[in-house]
Amino acid sequence: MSLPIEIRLQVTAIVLAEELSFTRAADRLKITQPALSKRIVELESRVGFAIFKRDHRTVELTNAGQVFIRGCKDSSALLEKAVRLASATIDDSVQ
Amino acid sequence: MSLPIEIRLQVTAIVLAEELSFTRAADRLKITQPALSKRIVELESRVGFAIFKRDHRTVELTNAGQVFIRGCKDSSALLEKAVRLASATIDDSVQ
DNA sequence: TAAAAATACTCCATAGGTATTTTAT
DNA sequence: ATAAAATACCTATGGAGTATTTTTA
Repeated sequence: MSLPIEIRLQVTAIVLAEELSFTRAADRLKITQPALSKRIVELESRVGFAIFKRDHRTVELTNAGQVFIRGCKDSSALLEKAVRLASATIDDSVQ
Repeated sequence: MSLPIEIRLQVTAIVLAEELSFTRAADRLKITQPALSKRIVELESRVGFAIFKRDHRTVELTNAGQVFIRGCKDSSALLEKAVRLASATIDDSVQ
């Protein structure tokens, strides 16, 4: 149950991986660019490796970043599925 | 990418599901019992169903709760695995 | 010099703590 | 009366915003 990688940060990384631009990703996330920047710094420090490679002109995923992003998506899909299944569960003991 | 169920809340529910006592679970999580109580209320309101059934004497998982907890564990295990795999990834583009 | 990310700072929302109440046995 | 969870209220931390700086193309 080790390191907690908040959903907020996972979603941030997923969107940035799609946009490959801090400015556009921040727009989509409805936060400011500095806030997004800080989220990514925080996330990378949590996981302990670089997820994005940026050089003031371009943003791209590192190899580790690609593996991580895929994991985030899979993990989140699994949870969504469980919540849907749970919602549909007939529950004699509800409330 | 719908509803964000924070890891903090997932971990809380997992521990409470193991302890079946707010007092003991709060201890293990190193938070106070009222804080734990509020986390569970928040989590249940997020997912939209009761995860625990409590009656001042006992705490137990609802059926939906069991499905949900399993999903949390599976989802978290998947993410952990991805992080480990990503960490081990040889990355020419690191830093 | 322009375009994009990073940094500095300030502020506020919310997560958590303390104290208390409620509830059932 | 006791034991455990819920509620009320208050506080403080950290996440987000504005302004600015840095970087390189």
